[in-house]
Amino acid sequence: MKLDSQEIEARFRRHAVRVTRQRAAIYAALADSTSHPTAEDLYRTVKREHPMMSRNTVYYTLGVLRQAGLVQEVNVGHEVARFDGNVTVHHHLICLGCGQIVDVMDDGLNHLAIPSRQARGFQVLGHRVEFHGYCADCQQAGLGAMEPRG
Amino acid sequence: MKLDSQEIEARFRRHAVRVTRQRAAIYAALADSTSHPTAEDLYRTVKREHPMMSRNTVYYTLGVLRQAGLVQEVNVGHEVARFDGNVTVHHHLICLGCGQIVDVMDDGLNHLAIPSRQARGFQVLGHRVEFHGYCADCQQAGLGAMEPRG
DNA sequence: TGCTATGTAGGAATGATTCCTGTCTAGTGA
DNA sequence: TCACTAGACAGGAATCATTCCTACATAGCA
Repeated sequence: MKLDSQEIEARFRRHAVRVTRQRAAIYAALADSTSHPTAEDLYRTVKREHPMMSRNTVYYTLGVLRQAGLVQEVNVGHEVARFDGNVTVHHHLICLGCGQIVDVMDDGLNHLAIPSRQARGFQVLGHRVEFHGYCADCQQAGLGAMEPRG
Repeated sequence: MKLDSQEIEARFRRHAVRVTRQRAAIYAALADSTSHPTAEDLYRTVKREHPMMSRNTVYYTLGVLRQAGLVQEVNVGHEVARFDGNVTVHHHLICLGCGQIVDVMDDGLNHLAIPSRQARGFQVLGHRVEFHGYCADCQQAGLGAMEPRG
């Protein structure tokens, strides 16, 4: 979703995040994207308007935003880290073919529990569900048409 | 669980994995461990009995075993990869304090579905659930006693 | 406007993982 | 038992996302 700079500034202040042009640009790029971009993706996008932008600043800023709760990190397998401007509780659907990640919002999935006998004194704070499969395009391309799980 | 070399050999053959001493040692170390060791952990363990063992061989072997379906890779956040000799469908409970990973087996968790309107033509093959929280020890150490989620 | 804590840029460092290459060996057929 | 060969192993180099270091710049406050 396109955010104007006023809204971005307001969110930063609400989360006690110091406002700078670089941060606003990085956050805007992330909020604007429906995919789940990597730090490198964001770096390339932001560099177009801020040629001096350093890769380092992108990593540092993502760290700050994540700690402030404005950004979520999504890790799939051992791939590079991806980021998500959607910080509401949600889950992910991941294509094993092309790697795309789709957000899944479902209240039912938000209320899973561990059988207490297995909880072993853990204080459970949250959970996330990751669905794996093949997207429509990858199925058409012949991937994933085989039997579910080898 | 302790596996004898006969059982290991049998499993390898069943999965068309060539039997070598190194592989058997790596697989035995993994099956013997209740934690979810990293490649480095396994390397150090196995090196005690096989001083010539190369780190490379551990990675290569874990790749082979994973492809054969004898081993599962568990990734938590952006930490180093961990491995699991338990290849039945199961889920994980992760301590945010000490990083320990506990297996969770529950049939209910094995039957989650995405609301079809969100599935967008995906062919879903499986899913995994990751619970996050603090283990009993970390709670006692003062971690995690605060409110769930900031 | 000036001060100072904090942010930024750029380059170096780190470290898990992968790649490369020469040597070795498990498994097979004779 | 022996020789052959595809595949496995060891060791070192390479990769590459991420983090660390440091000097300079600037947001936000007084």
